[in-house]
Amino acid sequence: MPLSVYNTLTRQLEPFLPIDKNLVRIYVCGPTVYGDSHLGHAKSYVSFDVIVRYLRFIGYRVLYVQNITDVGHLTDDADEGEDKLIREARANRVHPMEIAERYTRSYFEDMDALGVLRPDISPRASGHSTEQIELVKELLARGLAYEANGSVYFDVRAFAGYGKLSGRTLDELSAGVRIDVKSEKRYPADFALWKKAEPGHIMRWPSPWGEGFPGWHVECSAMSMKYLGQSIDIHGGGLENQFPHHECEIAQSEGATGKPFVKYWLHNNMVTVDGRKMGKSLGNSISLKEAFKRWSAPVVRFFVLQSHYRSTLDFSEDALRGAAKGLERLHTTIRQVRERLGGTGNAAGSPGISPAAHARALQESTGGNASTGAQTTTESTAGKASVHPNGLQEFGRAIGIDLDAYAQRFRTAMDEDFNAPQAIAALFDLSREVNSALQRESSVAAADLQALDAFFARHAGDVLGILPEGETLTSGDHNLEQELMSLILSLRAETRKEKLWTLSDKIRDGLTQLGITLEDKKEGTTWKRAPKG
RNA sequence: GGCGACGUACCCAAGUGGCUAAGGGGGAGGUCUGCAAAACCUCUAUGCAUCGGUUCGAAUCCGAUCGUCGCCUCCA
Repeated sequence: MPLSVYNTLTRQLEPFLPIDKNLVRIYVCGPTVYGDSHLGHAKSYVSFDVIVRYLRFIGYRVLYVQNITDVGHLTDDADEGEDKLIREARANRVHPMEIAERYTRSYFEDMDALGVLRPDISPRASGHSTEQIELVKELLARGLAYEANGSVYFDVRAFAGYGKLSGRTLDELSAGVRIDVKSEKRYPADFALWKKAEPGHIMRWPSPWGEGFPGWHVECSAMSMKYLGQSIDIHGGGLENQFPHHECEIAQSEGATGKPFVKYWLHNNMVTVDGRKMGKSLGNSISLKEAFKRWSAPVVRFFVLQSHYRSTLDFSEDALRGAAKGLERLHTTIRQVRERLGGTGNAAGSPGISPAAHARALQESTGGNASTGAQTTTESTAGKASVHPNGLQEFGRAIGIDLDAYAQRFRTAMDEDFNAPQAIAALFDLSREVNSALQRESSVAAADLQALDAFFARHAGDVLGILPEGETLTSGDHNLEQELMSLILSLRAETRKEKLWTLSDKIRDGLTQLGITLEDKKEGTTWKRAPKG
């Protein structure tokens, strides 16, 4: 079953066929780095992370570009508007680029914690003024823009396709636009490509029209075309960017090249708090750094993936707590498989986020749909797993469980516009079957365990990025902590042997206080760190 | 005002024409266990905002009503 994606441009689900058979060019609007990232950023970038991971999983080579907006945007519509970064810089009495740098690092820090793979290229808007100026010049040369008093505006009436993404007409737009008495614009819906820098404006670049700075939308057009070419496969971003940002990008790009800018427009929905959009200006935004104090980053990631990227996701304490429990349930199964596999606790190699795991040979499919490149087996996929002729891995059966049926279910879900919630549901069902089987079977063939481990490594790990990681230390790891724990556990085992329940319970309660959970099982006692949330 | 979404159990959330309405959390009962935890088993929406309509058949399509939200201004 081929991959289908919901294209905002056509408002329907379409088969995904990239321009180049095996290569997917994707551009996602990045953050404006004037503040810490919040849960909304997590939803957006985790969503696109999984989209990119899945495209790689089914065999595509993916080139992923995501900008860093460090030039800032105007806070207001008109000329009096003050650059966000500059306002922030003035408040803190530092250079705007210092602010931008600080929050750029903060952004990547948060994204790394969330297991979001770094984009292949993260271009800064401030470093691409030349490209942006060139684009503006081209638009002027083509008669789609005009200069007014040191600024340049896009003439929307000269571009026939304006409004095709957001479904608006110029009449509707001009009706909604505020009347600006002092406007230099010829038409209310025209938008700035280049703005003249007023005295005191710190971020400025020389241009053919005098000193100034790029307009609101040019950066994405310029950088997308520079690194991915004039026509790309996917352009992603938050729903709120559909208009005007993306609409303007189309106008600028297609106006300048005469070619289609983007084949598939993908938009993720918003995070809400108590049913309302989370936003800085609304004063209800929750920064990721705050959130991570309360819930671990993997829990936040998992929470995001439990709803579809095109649905709103309502944030609440209860919902996060539920997600934490659910993720723990999945992790318990995976850890159990690993422990049975050899007690290393890390049988899948570097779990979760391993870019190396994505290195795989590209191979043409016979059916003309390029979604079936061959994949190299990672170390974790030894054992029973093998590579299927069509390129997707086979897992066979393990302890009576039809892993291929689960793999199929997982892929069917993801093939339908990246339905991660359904894919996760399949993992939960598998998890129950595995728990059940492991409980039943005291000895399981290593090959079966390896197949299970490989299955989780590929699907929960490579695609969804929700495998348990090093920080969740368990009885499998070796270090001083481990040594001490085994000492405590052996002492406690003696108290239990002597039926000194009060004492053994005291030990367990004490460890609970320290954030360590004990589990007394038939085979012995295991321990783990209690998860956050 | 214009444009566009959404309303599924106590909570989160899939499903968009056809088997018994996914999955997670919570709750109830049970198995295991010294107890607890984890795990497993059973139960927890004759109904998908409401009312009409189309259809052999609708949570899913159409219309109306009520409610919530988003975009139209920087915003993931």
